[in-house]
Amino acid sequence: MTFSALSLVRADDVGSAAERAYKLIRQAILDLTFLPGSTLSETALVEQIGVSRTPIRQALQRLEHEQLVRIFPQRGTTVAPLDIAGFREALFTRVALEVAVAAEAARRITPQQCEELALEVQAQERAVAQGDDEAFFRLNEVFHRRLMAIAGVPNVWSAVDAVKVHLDRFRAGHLGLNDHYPLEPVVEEHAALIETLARGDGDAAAGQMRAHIDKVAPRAELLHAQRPELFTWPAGLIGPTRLRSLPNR
Amino acid sequence: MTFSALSLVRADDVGSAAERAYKLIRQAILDLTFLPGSTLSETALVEQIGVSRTPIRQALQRLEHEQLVRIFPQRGTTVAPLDIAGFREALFTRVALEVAVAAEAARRITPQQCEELALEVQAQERAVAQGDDEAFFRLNEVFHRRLMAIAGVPNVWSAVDAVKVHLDRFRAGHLGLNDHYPLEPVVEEHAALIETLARGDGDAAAGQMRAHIDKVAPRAELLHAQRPELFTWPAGLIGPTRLRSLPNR
DNA sequence: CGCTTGCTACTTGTACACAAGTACGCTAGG
DNA sequence: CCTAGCGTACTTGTGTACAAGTAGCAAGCG
Repeated sequence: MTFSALSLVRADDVGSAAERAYKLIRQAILDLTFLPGSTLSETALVEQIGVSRTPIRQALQRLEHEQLVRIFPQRGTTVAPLDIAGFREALFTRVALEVAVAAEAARRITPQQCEELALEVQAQERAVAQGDDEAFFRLNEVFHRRLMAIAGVPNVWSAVDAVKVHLDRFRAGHLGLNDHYPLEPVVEEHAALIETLARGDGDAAAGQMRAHIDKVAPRAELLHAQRPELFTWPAGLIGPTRLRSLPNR
Repeated sequence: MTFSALSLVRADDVGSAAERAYKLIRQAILDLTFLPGSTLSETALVEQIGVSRTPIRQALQRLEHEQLVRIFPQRGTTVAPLDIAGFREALFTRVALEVAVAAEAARRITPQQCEELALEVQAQERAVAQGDDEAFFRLNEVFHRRLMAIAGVPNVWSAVDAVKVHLDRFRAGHLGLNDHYPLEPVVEEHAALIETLARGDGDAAAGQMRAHIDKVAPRAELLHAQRPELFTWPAGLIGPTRLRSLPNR
């Protein structure tokens, strides 16, 4: 009876109630089940997820620190609208980190690790050939995480993950449109990167990684042109501006 | 009667109770008032800060996401010990971001912005000349933040701030020792960086910034050698390993 | 003497009641 | 018809009682 609006959940009952609520709400925001700009009612989430307000509130506070929701005390909580400037800064951050990782990985990588990466790219090819985009994005994430492990800085992923959410929402926004993003070049770039890493050419690997990730840059303006309603607060709903009265008057 | 152990607080009564609790506990962890490895009792914090458990818990959860504390359900909460690997990864992250910012700032900076930066460096010189280290570190932070604003990515600072805490605790650990870190070279490097930025030489600015920040790298092993007790859980106290029974038996 | 077992005093996790403050609609008056 | 003012029904913030689980100790058994 619960989870009515939040479907397709894997392992509903692991972790604390707060952890479950966090993952459910976060996923719903990421795949645009909860539309940017819409209001999130704590009491409604209580009924949907089936826990009390305390873990719901923990989840919302955590999401606010990720800038996925905005909490207006005594007024309401909304899903943060998409933001082009935020996208650009998130992309800048991710590029800077992944480029540095690629350069360092080129210095440290071993032949055995090269073979392991090649196997992963083969798995990516299969996923793309089967049209399983979701599987590819999971494998893509594994690939980039492994690069960080090879570079000796596995926990840098958490910094990437913190900004990646602001890129992923743009990808989800494109999903409903019919401009399918071709994934074959992405896999090819992975393969090319591995060869450069194997040669130990850090500068070239850094350049390739930069071009590889920067490819998603045009998505921001593209989505803004096609679905501008995702970038603003709906009229009449709560937002950052005070609608009626000024305080203390 | 409150704030007994947490002194030197500026503006105790701004923001929500949760925000106050967060800043107080965080500062105490950063300046090693709360020693790494020690246990944090929620009820004790309630008495020290003067709010109920709810905002205290909000603060602790937030600190756990920053990896400054570790929460062991039904066992206790501890201040995270210092960690050399964590220091290295935090430094890697900060260098990657600041280097990218320096390169971008070199492309975008205007002559007027150069003059503003020069004025800030003069303020840094005065602080160092007066031996006011605390003021210098505040100005240093302002300087690096302004560079990000010039590069057009002001919010990248939040990513830097997320990892900077793990560098700052090492600085605080050195504070009690008598190996005073000379600050004059830091100011000189700032001045040299401005000139390179004014020339628009992005590659050189990136290199200077890398050298500038990487200077703190030796601190990790140095502090580990001098104060190893900050890097482990005190014997007998709660820690990540189960001391007695295995669960479900 | 060594081991098991139960008790006790803690810990964090959750639910709920209440407090403080805001937005919106109704109503009365001009 | 328009506007000012108030009241109601929401919102989030906080305090607190209780639930679930753990560590340590002490008593009792083999």
